[in-house]
Amino acid sequence: MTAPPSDIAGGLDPLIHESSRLVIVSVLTECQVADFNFLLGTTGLTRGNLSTHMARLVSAGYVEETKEFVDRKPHTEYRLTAAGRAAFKRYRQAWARLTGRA
Amino acid sequence: MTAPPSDIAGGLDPLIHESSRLVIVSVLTECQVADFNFLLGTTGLTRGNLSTHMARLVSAGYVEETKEFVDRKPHTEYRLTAAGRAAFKRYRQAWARLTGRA
DNA sequence: TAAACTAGTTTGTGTGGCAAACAGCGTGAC
DNA sequence: GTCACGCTGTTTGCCACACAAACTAGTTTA
Repeated sequence: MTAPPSDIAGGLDPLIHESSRLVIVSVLTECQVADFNFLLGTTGLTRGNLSTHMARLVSAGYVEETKEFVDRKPHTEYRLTAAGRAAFKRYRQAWARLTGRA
Repeated sequence: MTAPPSDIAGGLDPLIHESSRLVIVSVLTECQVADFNFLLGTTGLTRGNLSTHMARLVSAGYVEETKEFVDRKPHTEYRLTAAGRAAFKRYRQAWARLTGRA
């Protein structure tokens, strides 16, 4: 049995599916923790974009951020929450089912 | 060796990555041929959306459309082109690499 | 002939991704 | 001290695009 038609792409959580955020979440899955500059380098995004994408992921509860001062300079670290990991897992399953690599 | 940073998500052809079109392309991969109404049912899209998505895929050269009259009514069929199949293959590889399921 | 149906297409609107401009803070030159 | 510059992010303005509603073109039913 398959999902109702209207729901076929519904499993693809759009928050994760968007390319930039997919990169971010994949990186965070491997790294456990990553700071802003590291993500800046690995994703190739501009500061502005990275900032807004992170804000979205945080407000969705997928990512947790810790802001502190290091060497008297601001420093932000991100890590996936349990919800974020679960959402990513569901996303990958949905994608695989959808594209026939189930 | 990995792709240059700015290009990390670049392998995810946005034309295919968008959820609705990902469904469409996946369906066409399995079906070889599908008509408008069939896609309407399997994707759960509205006529308008399906129409514009198909137009995009056609103008990108990923899908080929044949329009004819059946029982005096218009009837449109779609099938993937070789380019479309190749693009989908690349997309799946890029996605797998990206999400660490390489 | 008029209403209703089928098969799509075009149009209008809102969301959201993107880069550029901006802001806050610290450090060094003068 | 204050002015310029760099570092770390945030806010703003624009543009593309996904979505649904309105529309077109032709057919069947009454």
